[in-house]
Amino acid sequence: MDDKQLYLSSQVCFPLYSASRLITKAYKPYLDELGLTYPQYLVLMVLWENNGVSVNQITEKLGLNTNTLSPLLKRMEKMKLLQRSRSSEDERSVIIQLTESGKQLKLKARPIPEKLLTEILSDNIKIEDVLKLKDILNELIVVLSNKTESSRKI
Amino acid sequence: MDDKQLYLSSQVCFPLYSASRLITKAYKPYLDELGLTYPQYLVLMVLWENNGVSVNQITEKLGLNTNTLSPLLKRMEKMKLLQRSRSSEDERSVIIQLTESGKQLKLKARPIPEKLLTEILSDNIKIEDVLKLKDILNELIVVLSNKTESSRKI
DNA sequence: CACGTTAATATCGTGCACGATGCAAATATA
DNA sequence: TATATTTGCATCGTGCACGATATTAACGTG
Repeated sequence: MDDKQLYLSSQVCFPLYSASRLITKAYKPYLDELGLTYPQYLVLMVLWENNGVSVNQITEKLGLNTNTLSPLLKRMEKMKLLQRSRSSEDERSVIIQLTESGKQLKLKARPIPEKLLTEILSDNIKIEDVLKLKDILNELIVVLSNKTESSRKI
Repeated sequence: MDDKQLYLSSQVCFPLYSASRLITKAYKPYLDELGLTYPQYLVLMVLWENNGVSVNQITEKLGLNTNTLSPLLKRMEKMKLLQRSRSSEDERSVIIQLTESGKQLKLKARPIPEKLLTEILSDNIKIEDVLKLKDILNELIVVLSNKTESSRKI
């Protein structure tokens, strides 16, 4: 038995970690123009699709906890992108509403995904590869999030 | 023209970001036993393969900058996993040497990749999928790191 | 050999991630 | 209806990531 398994090159996890950081870096120039970080952009995507959701609903969509989102949303409120307010039905819930400028950003953000895709596509990466990548990653997410879910129940 | 592209579900980048965090979380119970974080584990993998390399060589292997690695290596030195010393040939370089306990950890870490793989494999994710995933990610990394390289030259 | 440039690290500031903990509102249970 | 439990969110502490900047050593050019 050798220990090839401990080589960086033979792991799946390192490429995943590395690619994720590189993608965020690739987004940066476009998001800089909007004055956003990548996680802030994710929050906006949730809100553009469904304005007026609770913090809890955002945590579920993004898989982030409130200890990450609370300060992030506070910063975004300070940036006048959104407003936080207690729900009247359930005083524990905080509802996140986009401001006008938060809504406006959607127009500026619209071309970003397309631009990123063209950066990625090349001789060695075709659109089928990107779609295949997405499929496998989504399966992986299902498996791994079920894992942490079931361990929570114990 | 619609804006489906701005839906979380249609992006590749979000699954990548999400899966990366979930994988790190999956590692956590095993790394906790060794008292390591995931980036620290990555540094050790580099050193197990090539002890006595410079900080610069580690940055290249992991794609991390010195502003991330310097404090990380300091913490690892404090944990008695490695030693930092100036190179005698080039006084600018800092050479990283594993301590005995740093070397010993390799034995404890050996079974981890296997364990993680079995956690991932399931009805919907076969070994071919994992290999395919790795291949596409590595191509993606090549494309994206060339990108940032060429933009540096400008 | 002086001196400008490059290269290898380090430091600083900011923004995530996330485990642990706290707190108040809602809900369940006795 | 008291009380225990759960739920939704916030706060705190630590460790990455990373842009910007500083520092010192090596190198190149006149």
